[in-house]
Amino acid sequence: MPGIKDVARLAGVSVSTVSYVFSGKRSISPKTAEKVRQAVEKLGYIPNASAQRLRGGHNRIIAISEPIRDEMNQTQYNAYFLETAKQAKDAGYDVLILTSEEAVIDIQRVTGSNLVEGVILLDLMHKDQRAALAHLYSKPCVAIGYPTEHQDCACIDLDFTKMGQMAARILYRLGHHTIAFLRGQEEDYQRGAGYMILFYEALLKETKALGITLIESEQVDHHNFDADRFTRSIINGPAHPTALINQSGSDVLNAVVDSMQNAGISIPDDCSVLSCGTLLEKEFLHQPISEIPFTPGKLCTGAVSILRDAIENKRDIRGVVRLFKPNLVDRGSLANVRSRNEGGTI
Amino acid sequence: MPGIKDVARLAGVSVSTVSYVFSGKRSISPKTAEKVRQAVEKLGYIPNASAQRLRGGHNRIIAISEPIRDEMNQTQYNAYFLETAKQAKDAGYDVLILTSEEAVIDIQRVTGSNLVEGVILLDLMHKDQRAALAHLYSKPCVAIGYPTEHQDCACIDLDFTKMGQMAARILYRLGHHTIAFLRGQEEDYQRGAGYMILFYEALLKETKALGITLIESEQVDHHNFDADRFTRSIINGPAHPTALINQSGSDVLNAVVDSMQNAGISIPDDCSVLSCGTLLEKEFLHQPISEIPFTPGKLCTGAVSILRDAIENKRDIRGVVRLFKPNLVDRGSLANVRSRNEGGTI
DNA sequence: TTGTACGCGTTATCAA
DNA sequence: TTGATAACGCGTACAA
Repeated sequence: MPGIKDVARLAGVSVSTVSYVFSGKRSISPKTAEKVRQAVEKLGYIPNASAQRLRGGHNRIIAISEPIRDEMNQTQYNAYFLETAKQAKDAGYDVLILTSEEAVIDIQRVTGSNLVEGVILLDLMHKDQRAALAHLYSKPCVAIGYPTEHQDCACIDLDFTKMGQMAARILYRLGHHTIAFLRGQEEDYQRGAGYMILFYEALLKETKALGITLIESEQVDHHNFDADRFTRSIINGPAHPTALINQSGSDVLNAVVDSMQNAGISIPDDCSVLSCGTLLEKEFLHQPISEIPFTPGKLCTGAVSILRDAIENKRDIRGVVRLFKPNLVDRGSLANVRSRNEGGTI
Repeated sequence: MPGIKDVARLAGVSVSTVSYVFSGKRSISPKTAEKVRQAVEKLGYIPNASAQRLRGGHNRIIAISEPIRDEMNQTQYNAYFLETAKQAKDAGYDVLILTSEEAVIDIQRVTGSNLVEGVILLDLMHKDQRAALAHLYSKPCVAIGYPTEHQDCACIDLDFTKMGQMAARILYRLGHHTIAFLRGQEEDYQRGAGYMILFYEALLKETKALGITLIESEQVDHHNFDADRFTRSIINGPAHPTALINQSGSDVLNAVVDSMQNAGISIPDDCSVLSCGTLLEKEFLHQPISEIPFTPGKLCTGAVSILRDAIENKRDIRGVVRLFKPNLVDRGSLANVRSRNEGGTI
């Protein structure tokens, strides 16, 4: 663990010269620069991060807050976490990961002690302490999500309210006036996952406004989901929905799709299917399903970019909200409505 | 961002007194201690991490190295990562996550700059650069895995060689002399995932020694796996294996189990099934399958404990190897062999 | 173009 | 029991 003094001694220059070779903040003669470079190489010198930071420079570390609950949607967690980590890395930042459930305390600690230069919040609840108490953090904070209280942090998310409207309108325009809704994991609503609630409320409101009859599934526990029962009682039930909106993951959706196929219900001829706020992997789908998907890449890129703006340009990002318009990915599972038992194609 | 001086001024004491109140390394009069505590509270003082570290104290940060490749077993990744993070957190350490594929450079940087006090390597290859070049790191390093070159880091893992032997012997003792083997993801062998290779080689060797005929599956691509074909050609094939050893994940295994059921093959009556080096979740299994599972909890606890020993007690852990004996979890899918078409229970 | 010296916030040593 | 001060390694204002 050689220090800058060792390098200076070996190169036969002063410590400040070595420092300036690294920072490039003043001109150095090529000869001197080369001597220093060789000494650095030879000693394997790496600047001491603590000293740099203490002196007031940037340390290029950000924290990602992702409280780990026992039951959580790990696949989804992963997509956002990995994407954020990748973006941070590409921007030259290291990532400190905070998994404690006492997230606010941890964030206070790592920002207050100057350990990190900023924070990104993942997996936000509708009412999220971490966002609501952002004024306690001494460093900028970006939430990937759209919690109710966000005066002191920036928020970036898909517009799930708009997504709810879109889902209703897309199907309405195709002539669907009776629509089944397959709820997401019940636990997720319970714990207050923000996007699920926003989508659900917007869907309720818009279907009502359009005069659509929305038939809701029972509570869904994906460990123990009876797809046949769902298909029998909802899709094949007395209300005769002509379309299905799904908010569950691909395992539950696949089971329903299989079950529909077994029941002789063809997609989209007999029933259109639209998945919303999901991230379906094509390879895992038993049938291609049209989707208004999550866009982790876009959100995480945006989040890191906002945070960098705050860190590197000292921009005040408190209260900034950036909502992306959701996009429909058409995979052919949507069609105009037609009465049942008509037979043939459109 | 108040400093120790601000606290000292407000409390009317010297900075060293404040410092000692925090460290508890010398006795402080209750009255003074209380004054300091109040000042700390009032100012929201948090010690500057960089300054502490610069002065020579511990900073209680470790790095977890987990190079993110495009194709990886995310579920498994998660189990180890989350468990390690949890253990570290419980031991009072923060975790810096290194996901770059240029892992060696990153580890050199974060150890050399004193940013972290130690490193844990996850997802090790059979021949792993990160372990082979551990002498380049200026801080202790623990691999959760058992790579070939490990002179300069500690290794902790399940004993996959023993696991291979166990699998062969368990089935041999039950009278199985013709055994099918369902390979894991081909990509994983290709990229050299250490444990899969060790297990596979040991299995080959032990079955050979015991005179067991091992019938291998074709290469497995779990995105595109034809379970019926596997069942037809292997389980129901001319060689008539009486047992199946699985190294694939639960999705592939489930497909095979279903396919066997459809083919009228009953587990374990017609065919015993043993899954090795997997982490099957009971809820996701279509039938309970006996297993010699991964033990992320045990390994990660051990890894953090070894690393702490190195950091906190300055123990030299280079070259230390700790291999756990694998354990069979019996879920009833193993039985004594009997000739086919015998009918009835044992 | 280069060197000297100060200060960042903390802790340990020494003195009171 | 408490206070003053040197030192950690680095970056930069200032001097040369």
